[in-house]
Amino acid sequence: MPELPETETIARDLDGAISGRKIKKVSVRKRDVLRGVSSRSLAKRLQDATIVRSWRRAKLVVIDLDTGDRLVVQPRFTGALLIDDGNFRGAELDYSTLRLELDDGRALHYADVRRLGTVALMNADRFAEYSAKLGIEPLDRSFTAAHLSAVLRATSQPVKKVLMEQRKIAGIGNIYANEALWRARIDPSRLAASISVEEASLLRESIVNVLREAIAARGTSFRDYRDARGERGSFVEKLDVYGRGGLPCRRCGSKLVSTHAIDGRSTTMCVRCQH
DNA sequence: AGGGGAACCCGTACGC
DNA sequence: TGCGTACGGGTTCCCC
Repeated sequence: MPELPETETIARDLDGAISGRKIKKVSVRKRDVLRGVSSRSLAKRLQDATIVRSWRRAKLVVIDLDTGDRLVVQPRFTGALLIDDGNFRGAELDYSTLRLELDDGRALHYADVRRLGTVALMNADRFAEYSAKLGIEPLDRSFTAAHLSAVLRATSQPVKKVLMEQRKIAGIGNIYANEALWRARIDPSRLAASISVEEASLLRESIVNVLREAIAARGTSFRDYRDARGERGSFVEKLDVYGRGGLPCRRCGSKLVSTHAIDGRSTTMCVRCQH
């Protein structure tokens, strides 16, 4: 499930691998992943466009084209951007929904088993409008303790839910929300407005550190996530709480508890360490 | 306005 | 064993 670190890994890989390449041919195999653009229009606007760069915003991979259009990919759970340089042999491309043939013989695929992921093509204005609705990037300098504290105070929701709200803070999903709260020793069910400035400062640090460490490990492959080469990220070995319900807390040894009661999503925490 | 709930999709897990 | 069904999961959209 690509969150910020996984999406960042994909975008960096693509940036190094396909910048400067021209798109020679576009094939849409499953049109239901497309948003706001028809197969025909997508093919027309991508044909002969040159890829300028690839980068990340929130949990989106953004591929800038020399035409001014941006290809905006949201992998959700099972989506993957895969570069086929002729080495894929097995089932890697079974779930390809979109194939962009490049001028050097390679092809960029958007593959997605469950197809809850989406692919959109936006012009500059449309992208600006869309991006403006997303919250602050947690790895930006402007994501200060004061900023986080203000976000938390302005809502009546539990803190964990707020961390995952893309309109408030962009890029954090269930895995990293769980991890950051454990690191900051904060109970995920606590009302965000009750978090003190000191706690917000520690939480900000925990968020930034866990995201940076996960990027360094090329992300968390809990189930489906694969990078642009089809490989897994190794941060799953470093997770302290997510997926570790019933196992001992790495800090105090007491048994970690899993619940769905907070936001309908699976939350794992240490009831002894997190208050 | 802000929050709750449905829809999107299909592999996997589970029940009969 | 084989079939049918419920479930999960992030975001968007609709409705209250």
